[in-house]
Amino acid sequence: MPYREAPGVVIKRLPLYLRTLDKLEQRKKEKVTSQELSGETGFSAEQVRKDLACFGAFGTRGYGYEISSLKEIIIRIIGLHQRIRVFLIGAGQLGTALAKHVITKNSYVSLAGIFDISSNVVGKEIMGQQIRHISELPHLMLWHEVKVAMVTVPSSEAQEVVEFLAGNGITAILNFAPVSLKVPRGVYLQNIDVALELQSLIYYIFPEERRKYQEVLCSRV
Amino acid sequence: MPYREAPGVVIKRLPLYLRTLDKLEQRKKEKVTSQELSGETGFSAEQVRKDLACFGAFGTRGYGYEISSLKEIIIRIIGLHQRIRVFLIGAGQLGTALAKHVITKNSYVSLAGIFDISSNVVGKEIMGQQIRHISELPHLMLWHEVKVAMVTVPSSEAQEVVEFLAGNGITAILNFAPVSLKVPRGVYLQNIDVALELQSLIYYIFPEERRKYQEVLCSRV
DNA sequence: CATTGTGAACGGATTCACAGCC
DNA sequence: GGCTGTGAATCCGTTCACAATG
Repeated sequence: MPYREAPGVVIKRLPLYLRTLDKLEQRKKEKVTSQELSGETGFSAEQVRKDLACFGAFGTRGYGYEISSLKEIIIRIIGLHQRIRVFLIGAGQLGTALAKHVITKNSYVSLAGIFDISSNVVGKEIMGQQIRHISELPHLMLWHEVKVAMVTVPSSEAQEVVEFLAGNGITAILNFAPVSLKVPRGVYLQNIDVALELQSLIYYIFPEERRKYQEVLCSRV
Repeated sequence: MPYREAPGVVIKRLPLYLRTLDKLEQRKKEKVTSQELSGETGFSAEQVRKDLACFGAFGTRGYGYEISSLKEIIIRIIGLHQRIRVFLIGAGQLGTALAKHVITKNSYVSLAGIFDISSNVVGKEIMGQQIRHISELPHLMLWHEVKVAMVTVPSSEAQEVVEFLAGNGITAILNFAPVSLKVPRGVYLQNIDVALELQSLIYYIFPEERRKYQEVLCSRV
């Protein structure tokens, strides 16, 4: 099979396959079919097979996939075989909650440092980690070889913060501030914007009325 | 122009257009071009125009779009003209933080109730709202005509909770528990799964090594 | 003449259908 | 027989190019 860069949509689905395999393994299952993975994830069985086929042929015809080996392969593809260490920037309520929520045994990531700028919180502890002033970040980053950061600072400071992170060698950023940020080439930015998600949900709750309004709009033209 | 159901990807972009228009309006701007919207949002100018064209022709050729009227139209399309009231289910740390984070003056939504099951938190106050026991939800829901809920309960309880919500007339759910949930037809479910987002980010931080591993996998076949 | 609105071209992702294999 | 792997067909979203127009 020829090597081809896997499309982004496939990459976004891999972690869910991994989680599903983890779950099945905990139930002492040893094999799984694309059909079952389909049921657990909501993606179609063909899609499951096509996704996995991006990286090679891991299944056995007439049988399915060996859970433990498929799991190991996905872990390697994503890059989770070395335990990933992330920084949290912004130790407010949201940051604290997310840190506790995300850093669990099955998340394959650990928290390498928590940073803030406010003297109100610097020095306090979260999950056994001292909150440090952001100026300490550069040397800790080199020390721990951290490449990933979650950003939960106020919107007004987010741009400045991501530039600082990028300048210091962070290459992947998960941003929760509700603003559009610019990052230099080579830095991968992903936004999680709860307000936007919530708003787009609203669209679906009044289908009839919305449809009527849209028909009015369109007929005006 | 004929009426056609707008694709989901367009709907997901509308809230960002809205936020951008809000921002421009605060800067006392009165008109905007697709070019400018492109710069602010990161989407291409053609895409901005195509997206808006799903609903009608709102611009003026050679000029651009009137900000205030375009804003009103997008608000109407999404359905944000009636102030949307949402419930928060799960008053743990994450729920509390999200409530404060999301419910801001510009988010077009307000918090209609906070529910939990634990007697440790029921009765306490968040943002001026008493946390209520979940059994009180049905009559408050009818009273306030709430259709939307944010779910921040532990994974183990999430399925039960969404079934309860769906059974009581909630039609849109924003779920933060890291599990795949089943909802009845007619209920719109959106997941925000921070752990999965974080994991898919990891894929992009070691491009060289990953590429090598993928080549090995593919050549094995 | 700047900018919108839109059919046509393109590209990428999903689904289909079935060949290949255990 | 059952399930994977995959080329072909289809669908859908984005980009292109330009006609339309205030």
